[in-house]
Amino acid sequence: MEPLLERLDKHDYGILMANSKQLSVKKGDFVFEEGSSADHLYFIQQGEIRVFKKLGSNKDITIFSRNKNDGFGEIGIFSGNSYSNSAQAVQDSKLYSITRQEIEEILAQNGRLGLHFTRWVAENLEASKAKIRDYIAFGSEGAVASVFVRYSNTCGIVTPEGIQLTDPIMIQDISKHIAVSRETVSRIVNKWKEQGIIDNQNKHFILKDMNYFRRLLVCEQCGVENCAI
Amino acid sequence: MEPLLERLDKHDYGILMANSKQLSVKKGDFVFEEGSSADHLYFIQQGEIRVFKKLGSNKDITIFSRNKNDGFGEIGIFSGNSYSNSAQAVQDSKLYSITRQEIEEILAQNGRLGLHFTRWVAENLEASKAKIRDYIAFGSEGAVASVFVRYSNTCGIVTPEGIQLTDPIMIQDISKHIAVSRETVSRIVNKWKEQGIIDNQNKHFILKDMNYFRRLLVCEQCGVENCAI
DNA sequence: GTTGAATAGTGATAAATATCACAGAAATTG
DNA sequence: CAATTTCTGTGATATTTATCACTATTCAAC
Repeated sequence: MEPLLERLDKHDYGILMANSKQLSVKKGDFVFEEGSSADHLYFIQQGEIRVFKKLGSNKDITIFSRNKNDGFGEIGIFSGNSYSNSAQAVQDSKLYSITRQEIEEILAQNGRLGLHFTRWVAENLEASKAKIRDYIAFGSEGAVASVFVRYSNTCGIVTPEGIQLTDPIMIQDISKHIAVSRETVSRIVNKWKEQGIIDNQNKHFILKDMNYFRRLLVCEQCGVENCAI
Repeated sequence: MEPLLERLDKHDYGILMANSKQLSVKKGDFVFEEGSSADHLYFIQQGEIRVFKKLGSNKDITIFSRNKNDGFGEIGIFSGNSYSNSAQAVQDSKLYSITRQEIEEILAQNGRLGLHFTRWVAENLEASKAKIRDYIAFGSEGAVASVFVRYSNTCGIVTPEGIQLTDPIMIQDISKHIAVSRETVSRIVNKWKEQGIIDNQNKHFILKDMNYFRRLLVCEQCGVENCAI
């Protein structure tokens, strides 16, 4: 899925930036927390932000993680008065923020820009629904496969041995995307390693048999175009 | 969640309708099917449409069902080139359709209308993410409770005995919303009946103890404002 | 490099849920 | 209203997944 800011032409990009303030956050800092008033939409100039929902008792699920040139805060800004999830910096990040009032005024004035926003949110909606399908229809293995496929679409590069994932991935991260226990994810991943479907050096994964995943998830019969993490 | 068309003022509503064509569908008819080219966005004048995703082997999950004055087809129109799900009439329905090109032109011209669309999609995205949370965090019981809460928000009326759901609901319907087996849903619902938490006469349910559901789903600590089916 | 903190792997067990195979109720249809 | 068809309930069983308790490995900081 294309990051929000990369969809825009210079003019529209300029309008957004002209009305935004820059801020920096350190790794681990919260940009906003669940329940707080939804006042700003954010853009990522540099870094990575994880948006997640708490589940009580030290657990949480990842709603999505967003990277350079993407935005976040749309759940909140466009869907109610308060954020229903929390946003935390995965790495030191540079952000721009724009107030709810300003972005609403800009979008009301500029339909073309608004259409990009509608598409951006709609693609995320499609991805969210597809994630439910994968998890529900094909059990934990399907869920883990789904995460790998989504990573391959966002940070995969083709190599002779297979799709190399450029971002470091921990078993725990996968677990939080799909709320399958860490132990179960670990067992599934190791089984696939033995079968030669994937390989890894610690956090660096290579997907050696994408067809295995596509068959498992019956991708041919699935029209989803936005299968992103 | 407010149906799309009810958010619009007369002027904007008029623009949409002036560019739409009316069509009627019979109960059971498909409006579009998964994989087909995403050419139209639809509005419901009368009736009910279920949007669902096939899971192979006669199974499917409900993505959402939409009623009078709402729209559907946004996953497809705004998120890619083909529909990634199917839409089927639950009852005989009267619809309006507008082509992709026309709605895009209208939204590009009319930012205020576009902002309503962005909000509409964003609210659905929030609801989708919240559904994942309920299902994942609180098991099958949480999932079923979540469906009842969502129904109560869309078709519940307050009575002395509790929240009466005006739409008829089958165990099977619940099962398809959350992809928990029909038998498991049946067992959960019957347990709650014994405990006096809900009651029903066939398809007509009354939620006698909403607090039970709210506690189960820890609603107080959840900022989601769009908990709709 | 050593050390302490994160992260991952693994066996045993418990819990949740699906599946299967029917019987019984309710709804629909001619 | 009789006959189908659709929907629901229920026991038995199998499967999946979580949880617990612990060891091993990797990472990060001094």
